[in-house]
Amino acid sequence: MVEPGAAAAWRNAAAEVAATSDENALELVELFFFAYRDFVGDADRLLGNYGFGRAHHRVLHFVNRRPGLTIAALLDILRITKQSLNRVLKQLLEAGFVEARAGVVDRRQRLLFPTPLGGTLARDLAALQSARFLKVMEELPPAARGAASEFLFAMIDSDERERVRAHLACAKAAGDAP
Amino acid sequence: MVEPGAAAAWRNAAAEVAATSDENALELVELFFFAYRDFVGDADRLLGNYGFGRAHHRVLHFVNRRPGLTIAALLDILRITKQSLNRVLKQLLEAGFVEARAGVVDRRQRLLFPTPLGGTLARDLAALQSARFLKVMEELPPAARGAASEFLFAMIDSDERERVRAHLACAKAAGDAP
DNA sequence: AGATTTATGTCAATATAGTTGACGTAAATA
DNA sequence: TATTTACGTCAACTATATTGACATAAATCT
Repeated sequence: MVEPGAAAAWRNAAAEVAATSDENALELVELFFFAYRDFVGDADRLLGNYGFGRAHHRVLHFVNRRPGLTIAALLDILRITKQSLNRVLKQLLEAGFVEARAGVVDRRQRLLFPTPLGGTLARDLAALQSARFLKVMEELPPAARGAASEFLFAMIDSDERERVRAHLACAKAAGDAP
Repeated sequence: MVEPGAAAAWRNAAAEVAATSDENALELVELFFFAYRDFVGDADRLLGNYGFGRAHHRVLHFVNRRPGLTIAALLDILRITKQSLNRVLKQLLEAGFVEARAGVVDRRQRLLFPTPLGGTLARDLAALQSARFLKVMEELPPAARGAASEFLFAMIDSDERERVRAHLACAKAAGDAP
């Protein structure tokens, strides 16, 4: 039980709360809060340089990850109203970080693409957040690494998982080509 | 590779993104976003019944988990300004969900406690969010359960982990007594 | 061809949650 | 006594979201 070193110490603390009791579930609730709090903080400084906020970040991120995304698909991902999306999207379009082209099969749709400028910012932001995950994966014992992503996937509403999985597959395919 | 069943399918998908490459870190970023999006959604309906929002939830949660919390400690946890805290805290005080007592050792401090009413709501809200974790833990292979909390802990800023660990220990102690 | 639905844009009002800045007060401390 | 600390408060502002109503062009149905 008494291992030396801070890393071992917090690992003990973490393992201690892993059991499936109510009390320990509560501790996971708090860990999730703190983890997300720090996670989203990473990108904020960089965004401030461009006069953008987190809402712009989310839009830019998903447009960059899934070029050709429609408005409807983006609304579905973000779970906000079109009026709310429109404000930040308009700013991203006007500032030249995102561009919209009429859909080829359905010309009512506006397909969203990152501009080179937008792609660069999206990658810079993504690098910040990826860095946290890469560091975490290094810190974690190899056996726990797959578990982390299984855990996150299981945290998603069960009726949403298929959609998320499709999104990830689509983003991966988009990332392979260019 | 070809296992039957949806559970096996998404487990494969999750395991696939677990490697420590940049591309896969990006997928973890998105999984984290989706997981948190669904996680915070759970409590919103219940909060609406009381005319409260997420800000109230966070305050009530931490006051309930750590009775006798000072304003300064709460500000440190939430990372917001005192003006922003004051608005929601005042509402919780006036509505009788939280009460403040002058500190005994330092009478400038206001120690925050949940009222019976506040404690009940806090537990109802916590039950909703705990339920998600308990369900996830059931879905996950036992070996992955400890890994989930290790992962969340590792996602916290390293210079914040000691504080969070102290907070968890304190909350646990507070939860044991009553 | 005409009617309807769909995808999207937009105007307006409002709510919630946060910010910065300035100032006040009571209690602890040097 | 002077200063610092813990907290409260007024004001103006920003960011992000909401609901509701209405507009338009393109696709689709009958």
